[in-house]
Amino acid sequence: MTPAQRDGAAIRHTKPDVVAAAMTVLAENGLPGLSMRRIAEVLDVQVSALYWHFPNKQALLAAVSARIVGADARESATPRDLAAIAAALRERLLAHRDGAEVVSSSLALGLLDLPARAALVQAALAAGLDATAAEVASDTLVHYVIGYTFHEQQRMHASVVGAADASVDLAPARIDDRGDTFDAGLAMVVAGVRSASALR
Amino acid sequence: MTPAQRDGAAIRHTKPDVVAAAMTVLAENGLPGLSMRRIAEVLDVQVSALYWHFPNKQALLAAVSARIVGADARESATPRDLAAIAAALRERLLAHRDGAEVVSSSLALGLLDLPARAALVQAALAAGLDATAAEVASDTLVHYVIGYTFHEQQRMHASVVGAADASVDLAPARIDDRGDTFDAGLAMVVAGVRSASALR
DNA sequence: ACCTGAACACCGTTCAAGT
DNA sequence: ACCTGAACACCGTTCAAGT
Repeated sequence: MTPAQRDGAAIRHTKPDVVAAAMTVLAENGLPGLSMRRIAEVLDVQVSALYWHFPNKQALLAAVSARIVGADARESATPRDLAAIAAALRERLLAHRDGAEVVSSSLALGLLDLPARAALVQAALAAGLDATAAEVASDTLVHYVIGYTFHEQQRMHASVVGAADASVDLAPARIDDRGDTFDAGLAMVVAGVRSASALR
Repeated sequence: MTPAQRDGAAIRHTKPDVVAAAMTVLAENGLPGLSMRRIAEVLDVQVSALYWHFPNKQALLAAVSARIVGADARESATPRDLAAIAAALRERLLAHRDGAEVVSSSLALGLLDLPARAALVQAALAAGLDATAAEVASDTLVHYVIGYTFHEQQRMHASVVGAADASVDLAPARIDDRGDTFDAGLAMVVAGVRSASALR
């Protein structure tokens, strides 16, 4: 078999191929198991080959993050959409193992543009906030969603690993947690955002 | 020199010694540089010696986190304290390099009890929320503070490293950010929490 | 009770060289 | 344009053994 073929398929890869391989490894091993070596293994390639496609691991993670949060489908946003946009972001994060942590780090490093943030700004403006307040409101909502989901996903991981002491857990297990707690907290934040427009 | 002495000081260490050494390494090298080997180096000890004091790195990090968030000094909390408790938590996180990230991970793993959370619950109860709502409100506030501060500290790190693209940054730099943005967002969340008691 | 020394099984990144 | 092969400088954790 020549170096250009294998099983009838080309073995030269593209950037999207590398991202796809990374998402496979993430799904199977979680963020702690997402190593350059494992990604290379999935592609049947040497680790160093990955560095032709991406300058470093963080850049690859940023591309993975972009796939997780997706492209913005929303055309226009109204004040009523604030909670829905936030909830949709949470769904996207929950749809991928350790999604919140991956996205959180890319975001914090300034390597990721979050479509949901733009939509939230639009909704906040439509709610009557001024430009500055709308940005603050959006960041507040984004922080809430990512912080909550991060914590939620780490708990999943911890409960798989073993006995993390639930008694010191941030969100007590006695509230049955199918998103009720998330929604309740979100409602509080949204109410606060709305009150910022009422004050103006 | 005997193995029990050096420079006139004992070289056998205690748990608090290890935590102190870890905090030194954290201050000098940040979380990415906080390795067991570097901690051992500070104590002039083999890495394996650390595993007599702590079962693993996460447990050591939890002890570091507990030192960062401190003990609860507050006797009683009133509704007016909500913002102050949150702001005090942020100050503690900001006082240590990568403080928010360290605390965030310990918290998510259920290895850390957060005194500020208990104080927030008390303040929320005093504001008239029921028990469930008070816990949700506290978690919401904690998530906001940690999420915001995490992002803020990662930005510090990124700006030291080099040119993270500021144009895609979550909180735009055009708002001059000496805590104004934090306070504005916090005010929104607190307003939302208060509205939860008004509705009840 | 506290530590040494050595090993195991990993990491991210670089770089000359190949095709 | 895309990849190999080998190396460098690290990791966390374990474990028999020492004092």
